[in-house]
Amino acid sequence: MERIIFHIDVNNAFLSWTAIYLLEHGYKVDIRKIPSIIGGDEKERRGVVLAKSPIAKKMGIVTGEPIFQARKKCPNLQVFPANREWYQIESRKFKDYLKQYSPNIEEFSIDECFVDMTGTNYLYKDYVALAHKIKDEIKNTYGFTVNVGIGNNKLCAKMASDFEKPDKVHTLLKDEIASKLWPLDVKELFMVGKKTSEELHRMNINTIEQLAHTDYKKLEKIFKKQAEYLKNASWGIDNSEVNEENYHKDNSISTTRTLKYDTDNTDKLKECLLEQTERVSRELREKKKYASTVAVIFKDKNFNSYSAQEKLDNPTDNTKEIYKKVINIFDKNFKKEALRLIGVRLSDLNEIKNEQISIFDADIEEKKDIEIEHTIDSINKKFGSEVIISASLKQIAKDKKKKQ
DNA sequence: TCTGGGGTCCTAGGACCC
DNA sequence: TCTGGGGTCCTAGGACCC
Repeated sequence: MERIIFHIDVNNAFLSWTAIYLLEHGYKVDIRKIPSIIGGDEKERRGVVLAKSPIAKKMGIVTGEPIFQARKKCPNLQVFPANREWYQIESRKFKDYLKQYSPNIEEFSIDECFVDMTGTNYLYKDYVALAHKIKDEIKNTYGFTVNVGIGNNKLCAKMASDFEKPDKVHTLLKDEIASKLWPLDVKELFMVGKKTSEELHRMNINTIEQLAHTDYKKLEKIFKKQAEYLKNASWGIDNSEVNEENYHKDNSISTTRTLKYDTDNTDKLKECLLEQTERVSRELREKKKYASTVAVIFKDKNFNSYSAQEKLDNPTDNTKEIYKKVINIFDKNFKKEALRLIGVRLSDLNEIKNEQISIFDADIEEKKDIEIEHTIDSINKKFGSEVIISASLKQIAKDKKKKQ
């Protein structure tokens, strides 16, 4: 049976959601109708564009560019901060609403969903009419607009929702590949970014149609395994399933921080790593997972990134064990040049702790640690505090310093 | 006041084993 | 004295997404 997949994408999600928030709190202007952006905090050196209004877009402002650059393009630009808690609330509303139309929904990001409508045709004979109904209901109920893309697979649905914005329904069905997909530049194809499109252009492959008709061997020579994706995608082929499990895979948990000032002060950096380790290991415990690999992420003042990772002897969710490893990796790999950013990543996450040393064999100290940690977790949960860090952890950083 | 943060997946190359 | 190969595990780095 031919599948029918919807891809639903909130238009300028962060900006729309902030506009709604502001209107609900007495702000007189709808920021969707003026040159505006949602941006990071420039004083904290996180000044990039996260979302833009249609007028800002017309002025050439793009997501991800520095705000100072955006201001040059548009001197009367209004900048608003992100409100992620609010975005989560809006996201939840929108996704819960969609559940009435199909049980099979895959969250793709905070503002995008795939919905598998296959087999619902006894209810909804006309999918385009249904898509319009969904789009309009969301607009009327929640006050923000969406694009709905309809395809016979996820790739085509996703490409279709991207066609013309905002507040539109588009189809990209099997018999429309040649007319709607092929004329586009290869860089429009999902998963074809800057590097790949540059390489394709060098090969004089400019449109998706040209890509579709390029000899596979020629593609494979340059793109290896990616060639298979490129070939299939150019013909609108994608056999992946809509699956709610796809979104929350939990393959890794990470956090990074751009520092207020570049610094090579190891005490300061280790202090930051301690907070970050606390955060990621708490998230790990919340998800009832155990990590086997720990990484430290560095970015120096010239924006050169590097990272180092190591396996743990046993999977753990214990902050102290993880922090010991973090410090160990840091000491071995820090290049002693001022850093702009530092971070911690946990990966190789397992459901079950491989208990080579059972809790009964663990020494008294270790048992105490685990008890303390659970207590701290429950206090933090109760009071929403993020600052309780056991003194024994701070000691790790100090001990290490003494040894040097 | 110049350039975020959180993810996934893939690849190349080294170490090690038989 | 011509320098095997397959397999596995691990790490660093990069491409891409929102």
